[in-house]
Amino acid sequence: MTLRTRFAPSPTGLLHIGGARTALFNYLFSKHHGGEFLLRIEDTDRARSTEANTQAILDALAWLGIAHDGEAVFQSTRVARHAEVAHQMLAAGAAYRCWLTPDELKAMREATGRITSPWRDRDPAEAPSGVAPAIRLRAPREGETVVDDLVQGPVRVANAELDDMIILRGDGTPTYQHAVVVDDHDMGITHVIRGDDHLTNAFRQCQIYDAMGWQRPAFAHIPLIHGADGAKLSKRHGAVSVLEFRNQGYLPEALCNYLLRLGWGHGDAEILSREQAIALFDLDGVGRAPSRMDYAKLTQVNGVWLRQAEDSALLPLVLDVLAQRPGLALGTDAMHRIRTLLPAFKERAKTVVELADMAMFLARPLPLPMEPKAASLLTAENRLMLRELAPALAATDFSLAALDAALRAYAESSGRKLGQVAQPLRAALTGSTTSPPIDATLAALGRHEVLARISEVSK
RNA sequence: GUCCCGUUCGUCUAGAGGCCUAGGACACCGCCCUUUCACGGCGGCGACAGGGGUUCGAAUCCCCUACGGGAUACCA
Repeated sequence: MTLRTRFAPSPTGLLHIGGARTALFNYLFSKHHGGEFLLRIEDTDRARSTEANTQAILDALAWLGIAHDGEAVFQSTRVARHAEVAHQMLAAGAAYRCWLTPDELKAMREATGRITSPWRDRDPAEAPSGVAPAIRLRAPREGETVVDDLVQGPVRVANAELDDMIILRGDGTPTYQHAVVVDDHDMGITHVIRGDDHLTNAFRQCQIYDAMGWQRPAFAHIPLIHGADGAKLSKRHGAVSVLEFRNQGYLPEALCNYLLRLGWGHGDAEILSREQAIALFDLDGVGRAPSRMDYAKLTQVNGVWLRQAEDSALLPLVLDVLAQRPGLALGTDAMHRIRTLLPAFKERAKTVVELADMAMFLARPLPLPMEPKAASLLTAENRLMLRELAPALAATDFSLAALDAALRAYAESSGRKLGQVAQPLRAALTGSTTSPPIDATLAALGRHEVLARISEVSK
């Protein structure tokens, strides 16, 4: 039998990093074992599900490189099947009709504190008129239900703790628990890997599998991701949506790498490619405690991936970011300069956005905006120095070696340290006190632009 | 309330009774490299939630407490 996992998001919101990690674990687990990874959109909550969210989730998964096998299943197309199974259970005596209205149930709940199936012995024959009955599972009352969880170990609960859950509502629509079981069964899911907020749901779902005589899948409930403050992840924790991370300049490889290491350990390397992840990932490395989101670590991992990235892959990302910034001249000259300096920026930046920040000076029309620290370097004396230096630079062929030699020669002849020459020059050229090495910066800008920038500040 | 799950440096983790003087990574702090910034190198800071057992020996096994999370819906 083919090992098969699934990711089952409900399109009531965007894909957040918790969901992304669940998807990733399902994906890696199935690929590690040579199985399949399926996608099911749980869109039965018609009021809150939107097509835009569905598309956003699909986009986010595609961006992360988590590809599902086969066509995505939309749960809303399967309600007839859910009802069919419920009626099979009814016919087999594994379920029964319940005519209590939601209001009556609420009153009972308030009266008793909890409901332990008091309606068990009610017979459908005494059906009150005007009430559409719900269908409830005839759950076992004695013994216990045990879930052999691949992460949590065996988890057991006394059946007396569980009531007869509703599987089909009065209006004929399935409840979540029921729809999930029917779909997972029909899709041939062998391993259900999901957030541990579903752990207690597993008890109930197992009861449905058992009632239908279906084989239960293996379960693996993974701990949730919490915000940096330890509280459950929510909007107020800043970036939580996957697409938001993309906008903030994170690479999908890095986000996946970080998410993989969050809650999973193997005692070795931190930086893992997709191939390595597939080769190494298994459920025994998944921890049982919730983990906190650490943006600093994510950023560091992203920096590593950025350095490893191909220039050709990075360039369009950087240009996309720059294209959204006003006041830049993104002509062929600027693009050429950016491409030239990209390897140097890559070394320094942690995100694509940072990289774009660094590259911005290459596309700026004169006069350059000056950072305060840079401006303070452009003293009268230093401006004089730059005017003196310009001809020496202009005399070179603007190769790295020649520029370096010219700078060193000038520093020596003028009795300055290299830094005393390079920093004011950097300020004049970039408007900043930090940039790639000065010779590379000079070469990237080119003779004409270098002279223009020097004369601009030494006017 | 009841049930279920969890708890190793600030964070992610290694650790399956002696290899633990508890290892690594990120962050932080020094130093080195250096024309700036980064990268890199070296070093530092820093944890077994608490209490009882079991054992010659416990981060590892058991119990209790505390704290955190989840579930108790005709929500998903």
